[in-house]
Amino acid sequence: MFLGRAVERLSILIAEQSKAVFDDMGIVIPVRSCSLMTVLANLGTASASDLAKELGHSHQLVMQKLPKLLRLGLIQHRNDNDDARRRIFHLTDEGVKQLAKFEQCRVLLRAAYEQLFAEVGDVRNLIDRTANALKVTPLDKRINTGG
Amino acid sequence: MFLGRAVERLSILIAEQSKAVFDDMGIVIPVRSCSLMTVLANLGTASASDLAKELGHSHQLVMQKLPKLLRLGLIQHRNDNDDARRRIFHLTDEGVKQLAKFEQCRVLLRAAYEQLFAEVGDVRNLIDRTANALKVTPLDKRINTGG
DNA sequence: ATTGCAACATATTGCGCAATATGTTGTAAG
DNA sequence: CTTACAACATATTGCGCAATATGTTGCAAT
Repeated sequence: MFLGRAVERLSILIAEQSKAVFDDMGIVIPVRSCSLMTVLANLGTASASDLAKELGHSHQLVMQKLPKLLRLGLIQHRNDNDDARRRIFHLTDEGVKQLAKFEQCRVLLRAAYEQLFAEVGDVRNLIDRTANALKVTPLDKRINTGG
Repeated sequence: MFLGRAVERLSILIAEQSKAVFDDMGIVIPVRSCSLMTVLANLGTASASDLAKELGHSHQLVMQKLPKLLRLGLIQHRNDNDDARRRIFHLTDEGVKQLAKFEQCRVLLRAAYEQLFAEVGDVRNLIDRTANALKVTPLDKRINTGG
């Protein structure tokens, strides 16, 4: 219980502070859509499903992010001539510029996190190991078997 | 960036697994409303603002949780005769029963977390220290000053 | 050619945190 | 007594993750 709360608070804190950094640097990409933008840049053109596969998310989750990116003028789409089901997305010039800014920002953030980890410990690593441990042995099993 | 993702994933994972444990034990209290229920039990009767103060949250956030608890029959409310602004909430019998179940569950969960911490390390402590470090020196300052 | 299935896209709903605006009531200052 | 402010409650909106249902299109098997 209490671990959940603490983790959630930290998650919100990081999201807030990341947003503040983005604002300072003039980055309009939604914080939680950066990986989507990066993946799209690497793929060049991609459908929602392509992006979902690459990100390891559901295509629905990707679909929910796209309208905002379209509205921000960061991406565009066109229909696929070969496959009427697919809508092909790609970055706009503005999207490319924004992504370049983000890449600069990422370098700075990485350094900031290194500094943070040096200060308090390697949270990143411990969180990953915790998540893995919980995937291997979920809470309900930890309760039933008693250990 | 990547820390944020990892923390968020862990947060969702814990919420899911907590929900599963609750389901198994027949607890219908929403996972994120347990502290509210506990606080209300301790106070006996309380307004939304009382609860918010006690929880350290905004009263709006508390207000958003109350309708669901009412719908689940876990709490009731009545008007305050002395102060027409206030709506006084209290647990129902069902709410008391559910909270008792939750308290049993909490003991089990605590043990499960102790086991988890023994396995991977004291995540709880490290997360708290990380959050505190970020409150003292936010990400933007860590970027600007360079350390 | 039709039928059935898979892939893809979209819409809807629910949960949860957060911010903002509005309205109501109580109380204290003038 | 009226006016102004504080406390409280409510409503609305936005963001984000998740689950589910519904269409649509493509393709392969019959």
